[in-house]
Amino acid sequence: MQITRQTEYAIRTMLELASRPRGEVLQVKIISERQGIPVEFLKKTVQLLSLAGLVKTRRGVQGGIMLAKAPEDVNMADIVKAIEGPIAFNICLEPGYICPNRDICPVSPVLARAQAAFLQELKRESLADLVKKHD
Amino acid sequence: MQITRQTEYAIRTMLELASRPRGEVLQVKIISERQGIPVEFLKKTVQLLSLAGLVKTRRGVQGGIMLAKAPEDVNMADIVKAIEGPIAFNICLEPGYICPNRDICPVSPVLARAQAAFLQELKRESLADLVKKHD
DNA sequence: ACAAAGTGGATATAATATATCCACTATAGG
DNA sequence: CCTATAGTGGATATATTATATCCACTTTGT
Ligand code: SF4
Ligand code: SF4
Repeated sequence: MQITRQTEYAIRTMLELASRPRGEVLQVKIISERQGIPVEFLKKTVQLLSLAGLVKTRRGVQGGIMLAKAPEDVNMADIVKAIEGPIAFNICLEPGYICPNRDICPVSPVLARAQAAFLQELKRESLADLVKKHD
Repeated sequence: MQITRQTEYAIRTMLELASRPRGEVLQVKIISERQGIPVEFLKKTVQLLSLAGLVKTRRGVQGGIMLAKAPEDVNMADIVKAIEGPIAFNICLEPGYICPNRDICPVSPVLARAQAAFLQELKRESLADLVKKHD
């Protein structure tokens, strides 16, 4: 019932990027130092963000990463999902899982609603909102 | 980012109890059979429910467990908390944990709000509500 | 006395989260 | 072209947590 450490790393990374002039490239190593995140682990994390289309990367000398979208167009739910995959507060809410008592089970819908409420709160917060608060 | 299996066991156990005439004692073994839950594991789960004051237990012959309160007075959040302890969607929301950047961190409040939204949805659903839907 | 049923501690097993290692590929710049 | 740099990707290690089992004990109705 907790976001993973990696998810927070991802959020802080996105914040770090968003606090910079648009289009600026930042090296993963620099982010790891500034945020106190193990660099090798952060690399993996960035790959997930990249796969989700939240950051663009550039290899080689002068490389690094940058936001793929404007901070206004990225919300917290996007980032959490990028790292944790589809959110499912219970096994039966995972895509593809079929529970035999699904039809008669009163628990599943309640969890689904609670989960929706959670996600909606995250969706309401854009990266830009967060950066603003930070200042 | 998921409730544990044990938490669902607890919820289903409470539902099982609530679907009975008030005050009736049910044996853990029976519940485990009817719900397909490993009995030894369910015993531990019941102890947590008991500790949280959600069920009353009686030992020995003709013993078993029963609801400690009316189904109307128990909500889903109560049960989840009974098993998982205080809910904290991130480490900094755990009671007692102090994060050095807490004061300037814009992430923490967002997660706190999302968590509150989640809990509120669970609070809105009483055990009685769920049993009703089941029928 | 005896069997039933919850209590509690110890342990085993599996799954997941976190972290590290290292070989590889792409790229800017000399 | 060479080289240092920086992301890519696979394999592995370690720690933590979730799930499950074992068993000795206590309580209690008959
Ligand atoms: S029993 Fe209900 S809550 Fe549990 S997995 Fe099946 S549908 Fe979901
Ligand atoms: S950095 Fe922010 S979100 Fe992360 S633990 Fe500290 S307060 Fe919480």
